[in-house]
Amino acid sequence: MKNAADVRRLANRYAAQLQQCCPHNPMSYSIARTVHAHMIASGFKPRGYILNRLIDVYCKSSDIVSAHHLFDEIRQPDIVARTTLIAAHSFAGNSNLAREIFFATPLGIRDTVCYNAMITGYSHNNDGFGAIELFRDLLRNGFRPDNFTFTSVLGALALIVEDEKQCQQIHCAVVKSGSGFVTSVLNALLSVFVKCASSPLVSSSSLMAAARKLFDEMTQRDELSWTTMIAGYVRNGELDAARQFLDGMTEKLVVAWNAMISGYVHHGFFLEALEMFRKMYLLGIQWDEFTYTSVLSACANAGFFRHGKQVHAYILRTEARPSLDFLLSVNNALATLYWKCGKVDEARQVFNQMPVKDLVSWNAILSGYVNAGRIDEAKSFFEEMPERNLLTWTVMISGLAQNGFGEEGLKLFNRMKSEGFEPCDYAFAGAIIACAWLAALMHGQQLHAQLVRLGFDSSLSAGNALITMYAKCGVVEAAHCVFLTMPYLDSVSWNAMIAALGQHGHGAQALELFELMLQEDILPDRITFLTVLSTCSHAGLVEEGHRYFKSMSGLYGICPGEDHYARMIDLLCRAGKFSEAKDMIETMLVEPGPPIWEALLAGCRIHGNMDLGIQAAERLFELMPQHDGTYVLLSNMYATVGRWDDVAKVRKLMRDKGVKKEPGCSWIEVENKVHVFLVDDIVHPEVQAVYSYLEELGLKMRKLGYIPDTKFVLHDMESEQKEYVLSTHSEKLAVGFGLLKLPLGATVRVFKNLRICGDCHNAFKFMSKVVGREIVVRDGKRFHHFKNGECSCGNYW
DNA sequence: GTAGGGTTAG
Repeated sequence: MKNAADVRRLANRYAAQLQQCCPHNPMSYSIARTVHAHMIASGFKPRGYILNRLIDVYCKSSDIVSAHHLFDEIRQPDIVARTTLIAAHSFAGNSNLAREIFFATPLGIRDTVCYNAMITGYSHNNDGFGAIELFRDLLRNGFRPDNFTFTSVLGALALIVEDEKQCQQIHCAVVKSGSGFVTSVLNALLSVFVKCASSPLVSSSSLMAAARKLFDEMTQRDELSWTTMIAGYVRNGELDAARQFLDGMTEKLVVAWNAMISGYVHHGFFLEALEMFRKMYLLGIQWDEFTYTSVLSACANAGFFRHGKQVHAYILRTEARPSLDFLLSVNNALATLYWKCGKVDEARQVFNQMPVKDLVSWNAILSGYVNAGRIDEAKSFFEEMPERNLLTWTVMISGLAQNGFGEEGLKLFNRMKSEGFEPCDYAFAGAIIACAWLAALMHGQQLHAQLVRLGFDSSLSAGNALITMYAKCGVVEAAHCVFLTMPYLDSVSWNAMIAALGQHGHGAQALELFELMLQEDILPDRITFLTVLSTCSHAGLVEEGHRYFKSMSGLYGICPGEDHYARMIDLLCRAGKFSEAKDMIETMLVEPGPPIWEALLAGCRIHGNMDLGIQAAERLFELMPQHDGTYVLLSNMYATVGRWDDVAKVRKLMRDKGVKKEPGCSWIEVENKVHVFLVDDIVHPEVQAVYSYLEELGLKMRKLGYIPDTKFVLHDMESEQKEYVLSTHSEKLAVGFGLLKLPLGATVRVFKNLRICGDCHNAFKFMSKVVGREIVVRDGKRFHHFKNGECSCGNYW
């Protein structure tokens, strides 16, 4: 046991040590941790100044969790401890926690400072009206507002101000309050003008001019005044004006440079951002953590991996390392750099070494796993997360949806709601894409209805997802309807709509839409060209394909990637132009990989070009020996010409290498329920009725001239047996079920995981004529609309 | 003044 003198001596020592902690001391956080650990070990109970100091250092080092923990241990925290934590939570965006502490504080011990902290909290949470309400409460209770109060109230007003008139009224009120000469208050007033200028409803140039006038009239300007102006120009997209402002400054302020760099990054001028970063070095302006985070972000978004890595190396070398090393923002930017450049494991390493992590850090790693398609790791990481926000959920939902886990995606969407998160439009987009994968049209329609009810119907992300969903569910008209009614369109919307038309066999309309996109001055990107080339290929438009392919690099400066070449090879081979295709493979600038050989092989199969097909298959066996598609295509090719020995060889090769063919299955939605059929299905409860219905239908079809085409049966067997095998294909069963169960005359929409079989394709043409109904089949590649004996693909698929 | 999301093709 220690006596009172010992305790006093200890207290003095701790107080002195904690006094060394200040914002400029990079060791503050580790000093505080060490001192704290010592207190615990010696049984010392911190109180008063020492306690508040500890809380303060933890807060300033972004370790609010430790700060809050300490706070909870105090029986009656004083107003300083309360205010520190309110401010920290406010700053970190945890306005709920800030409010909890504030409203638990008795009126008797409140002061202006704690009101100020809470008003800022509301502002940080984008709740301008809440902030103003609290300001009224402060006045009602007789507290005197100070300059800090005015500053934070102005911050809140900046969120809700609507037009120039209101800005001028606020200006008058500031002058009347007597604080019209205080720099910090005027800076806040500047930001009211500047933020209002970025509202789409006002004339930004006029408000920026008013801001400029205010700035020119200020007798004293500080870093923030300059930065606010530069940031204002940046926000309003006037990058050149911002740059002029910056270049006109005599003093070289880091903050101002940072604002400019972040503006460049935000508007996608990554090279300019890097250039400024270099220039700072030459001018001797010290980089700070904001410079680093912005530049790392530029590298991440532009994919400048090597530059980013150099910056990381520099951070590790520099004398500033101890402080930068544990800075949350820098580490988050680093983790983001790595995952966006496809290096999840490196991102994870950064994450593991971070002394303090926040939701941003966790979300970054989650995005990394999702983006890399490492869904299992993403799932377990998601479950490990100490807390989640809206973003976490949307990343995980769309990650599942994108990677083919549609059902799990939808389940997670529901779980998100049950855990109290109101889905935003991005979350809806994820769930809608899940429906697209599942071809769950009714579910997708229900989500669409909810979207309209919640007022998200003008959302770009949700709209784009809806276009895709309707297109993938086979209702291209509905997709078009969404496209036409969206208030804003971006290149993604155009790409999605062009792709939808192309997949459904409306090649001419797809290209028309593409031309319209160009007329509207929307710049096509690499995805647009992928879509356009696919469309040309589906529609057999060789000339057009060539022309668009040339214009891609010639007119739009987009360097064709392997996937673009693959589309061209596809286009040429389908049209039977094998020598042109070979020429292209030999002269292209990228090394031909799997997509190229797959396109070649598929084309060879259609035209029975055995020699070239075998060459392509051999390359594919080398490059991806475990891929089932190659074996299937090759054995298909042999089967078509009756080389059953070779078919057997391929099958044996497949067995020896342990490659399994993905089983074919088809599904159809009837009365909001998805019914799945496998080949020769015996599992579905009503399959017997389907078999007899199909048999009956078969007789009528034969009368119109349908003959089962047995060359699509890959095994060598008696022809009667072959006909039986054909009649049990999963797509036939699903279509038969649809014809039996759906209301008379309704379009039958069936989905298949693999490509449609040639005999089924032929059979559905006859079927559509016999029953006088439209049959739509989505296979692994595209859509087929069978109507009155014809298919929209023109038998070219 | 700084860091993290979604939609398109295959």
